[in-house]
Amino acid sequence: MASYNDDMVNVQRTGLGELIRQQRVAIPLTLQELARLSGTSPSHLGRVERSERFPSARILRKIAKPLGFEENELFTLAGYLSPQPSATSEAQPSYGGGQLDPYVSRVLAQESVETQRAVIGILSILKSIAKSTA
Amino acid sequence: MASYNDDMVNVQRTGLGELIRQQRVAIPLTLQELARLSGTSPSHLGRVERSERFPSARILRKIAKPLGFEENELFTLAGYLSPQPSATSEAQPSYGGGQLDPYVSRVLAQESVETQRAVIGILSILKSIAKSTA
DNA sequence: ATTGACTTTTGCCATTTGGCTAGTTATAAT
DNA sequence: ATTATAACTAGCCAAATGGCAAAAGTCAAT
Repeated sequence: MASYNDDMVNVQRTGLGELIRQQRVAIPLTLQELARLSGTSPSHLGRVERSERFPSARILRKIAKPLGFEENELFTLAGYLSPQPSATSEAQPSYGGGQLDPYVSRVLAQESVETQRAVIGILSILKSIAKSTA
Repeated sequence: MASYNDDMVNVQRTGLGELIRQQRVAIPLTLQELARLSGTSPSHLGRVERSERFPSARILRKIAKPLGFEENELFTLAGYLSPQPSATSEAQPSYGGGQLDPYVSRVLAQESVETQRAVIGILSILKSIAKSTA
């Protein structure tokens, strides 16, 4: 039978599980909480997170909201949907110099603006420390 | 195990297979032609069309284009995707909570992705500390 | 150290999916 | 009518999904 890397884009093989786990612990949720929220089982979700099992569309759909994902996002990451045709393509304005990692963007966006600013404040402090000890 | 009518919207039960067949014959294509075009098997497609089997997301994705469907359409019809919120249109933002402050976004975007991720990693640590000392 | 309460992982198994290979049923053409 | 030929269907089986229950880890508090 066709394994998932079959002909799908397979972002997952290189990290869908990890992404899901990151998101879950970042929220934070335990496996059973997520399982309960999504109407699935913790054991399966655990295996999904460490990439022992590949989640079906049904499972992805169920865990999307509790994790704060857009269904589309997960489907695309899983290779079930081809990369958003044109819309969504490059998320936000895509700011200046580099680009902002979508995952990072999403996580941060859930914080209050004060927290967001505090975060980059801390970052700049760390950078100045790093610089002075160089 | 959860059968597909589980908690999915299940348009299919009342006709996804039929719809696919209608579309296929309308084109017109034979089962084997469609199978070849989509890299699947005729027998399976046949069963899908007469609703003996329910197509996985992988199969839906493969047959979408040959049938002239948008992937989204089929996924929605199959109940894999919830009815298009308003038209995929709203696309981007997505983030549940709030919005990403433009200034924050701009500053962070200048950093490497590793740094970006490290930053939110630190944030999550701080949050868990805050939570535990609450 | 040990108990106790959680969280995650493993073992096991029922259910499904989907492909291959034969059958069966149309559709023509002689 | 009788073969051909093409389309569909059915039998079978390997692989994978996902849930339940029990076994490991974790970690705080005693």
